[in-house]
Amino acid sequence: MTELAEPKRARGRPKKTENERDDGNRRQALISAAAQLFHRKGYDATSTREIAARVSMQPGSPFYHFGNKQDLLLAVMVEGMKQATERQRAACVMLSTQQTDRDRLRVLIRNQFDVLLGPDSDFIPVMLYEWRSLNDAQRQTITQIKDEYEAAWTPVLQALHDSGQLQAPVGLARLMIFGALNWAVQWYEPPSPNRAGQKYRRASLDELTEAALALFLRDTP
Amino acid sequence: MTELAEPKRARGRPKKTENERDDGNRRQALISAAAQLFHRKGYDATSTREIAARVSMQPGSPFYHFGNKQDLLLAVMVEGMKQATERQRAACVMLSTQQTDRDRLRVLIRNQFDVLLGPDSDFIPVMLYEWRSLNDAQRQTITQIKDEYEAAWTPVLQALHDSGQLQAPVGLARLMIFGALNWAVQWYEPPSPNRAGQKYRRASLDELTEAALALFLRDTP
DNA sequence: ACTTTTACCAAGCAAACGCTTTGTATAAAT
DNA sequence: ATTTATACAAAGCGTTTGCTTGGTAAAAGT
Repeated sequence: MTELAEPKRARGRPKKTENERDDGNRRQALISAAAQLFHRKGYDATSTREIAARVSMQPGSPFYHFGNKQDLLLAVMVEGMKQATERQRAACVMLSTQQTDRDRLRVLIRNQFDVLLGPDSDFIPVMLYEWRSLNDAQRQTITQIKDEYEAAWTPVLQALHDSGQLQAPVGLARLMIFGALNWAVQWYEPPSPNRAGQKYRRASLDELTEAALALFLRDTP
Repeated sequence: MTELAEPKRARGRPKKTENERDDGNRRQALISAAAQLFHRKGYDATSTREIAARVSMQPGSPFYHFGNKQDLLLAVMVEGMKQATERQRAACVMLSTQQTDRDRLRVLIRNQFDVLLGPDSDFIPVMLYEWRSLNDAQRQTITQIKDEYEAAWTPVLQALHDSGQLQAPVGLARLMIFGALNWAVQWYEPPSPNRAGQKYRRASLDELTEAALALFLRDTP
């Protein structure tokens, strides 16, 4: 037992791989910890000290990785949108070669529920409910990414509108559908594994998806 | 010009009307100012000093009327739910003696949009988006009031479900419909009076209501 | 006339906050 | 071997925060 300290992580100067900045995993750890705490307690109620403690840092250390607290919030949101967009793009590959418009919408909704409510999904809820704390420039940044994400929905909704399955105006329909889905963050609790003595069984994400489709769409004639 | 101070408002000891506590209008002024600031900046980002300044008080004075900042937040929410419930009860009088189930839902949705987006409506948005800052006892208080408010929706949705106009399960449908409506506080901007050179005309609350009905309901057969 | 209650003002305290500064151990690059 | 960039620790600065305390003017009750 001559080791009196645990083996510290990679220090020093990494290879500066790729272009420009680093992507050290300590920075990523800060983003993840911040996402969890911002989600549970809110941005203002979370201190940078608490975030630092979660990754075993001293109170001042996060400011080496991020200029200020707002920049850390922005990083959480950008990270979340990166994941969401990547998943949606993967889903859209199947989406183009496949089936009916109703099925296409199902894929989009299911992906949205995954991003909102699935495991390790604190990023998007933070983006939805904490973007008041960004400054104007930061808000513009994520608005751009968000518009790109939401753009994938419009052609699907337009097609459903043209075929009479979606009756409301496409623009308002998209806003209200996103509202219905995003609101789930406020009330959804995942179904627990033990199936004994629960008064009401909790819905799975698949069941939520089918309920949403039944709510928004008419049957194809 | 012998008056060197403006005539102060009613001071002294009012009649202690009704039972228990006072209802002085300075207290009400604090609640309104708090509602506006909590809505615009969020609970944590609003200081009690700023609220006091809005009603021309000194920093310590609000704590005569409210034990602490949380109690003031609760008062904002209770006030909002009082208004919303009162309006809904008035609407439900017409609702019972009248027309189709679709019309009943229209009344409920229109009232919800009024409460969410109408003039002087900062109270309910605060309740929807800031209730994380309440403690457990306070949360139970407003949960009770909110359940009572939402209970009026269930029989209407059940009737629509039975007649086939609403296809999704009633419980999930109610949650998603509330989501679609409540989300409007995030994006809705009222139509401006000047009708010149706007690329897209903004929707009125009536148009929002019709869009919601078209989105959720099938045509009556 | 006096007492009580209401509704504040003025001043300030202790804690917590975001952030800065300085120093240092480590390891890749030269 | 020396330099240089990284990834922190340690300490603390200045400000803001929710809240308390003590006093007081004025109306209402007796």
